[in-house]
Amino acid sequence: MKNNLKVARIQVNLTQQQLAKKVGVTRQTISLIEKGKYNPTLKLCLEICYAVNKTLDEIFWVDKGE
Amino acid sequence: MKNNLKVARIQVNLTQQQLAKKVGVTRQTISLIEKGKYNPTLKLCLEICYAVNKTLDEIFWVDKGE
DNA sequence: TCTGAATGTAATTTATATATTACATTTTAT
DNA sequence: ATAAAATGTAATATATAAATTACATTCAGA
Repeated sequence: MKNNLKVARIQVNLTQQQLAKKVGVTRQTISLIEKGKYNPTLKLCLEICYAVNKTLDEIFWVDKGE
Repeated sequence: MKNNLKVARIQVNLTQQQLAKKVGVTRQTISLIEKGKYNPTLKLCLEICYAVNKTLDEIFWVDKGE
């Protein structure tokens, strides 16, 4: 479950803590998502995208098989 | 939680049943997602995208506020 | 028509995303 | 160097995605 969240988050200058607050989850959830150890829900993915100004494809898309 | 799954599924000529089998969930789960009454996980979203040959943005993106 | 396939949906159960608390490690600035 | 901030991660609890079973409704073809 790899993704580009960490880079995008840093681009908009947010700590995990700040992003977590913005999207309404805990810091741990953000940390685990960045580490690829979580399978977040669509709603959370969307809220994260809004917070870092990216689309789903830009942050969460992974090609089949990879 | 609106999305474009129903249209995309029909474009590739799959019934809910067939799509469900392809992505490894039950027909009910597909039905509820199409109806916008579910908040699927990212992994399932991705598998659905692979099955209907679309990207996350094409099927599941919704603009902030809408 | 009518018959079966496709779909909508409800109740209950099970699996897992997320919260909470807590502590350790790593970074960063002083 | 050191202290604080940021991050990684574990254990347990809670909320909810998804399964299961079941039945009703819609729709296309014979």
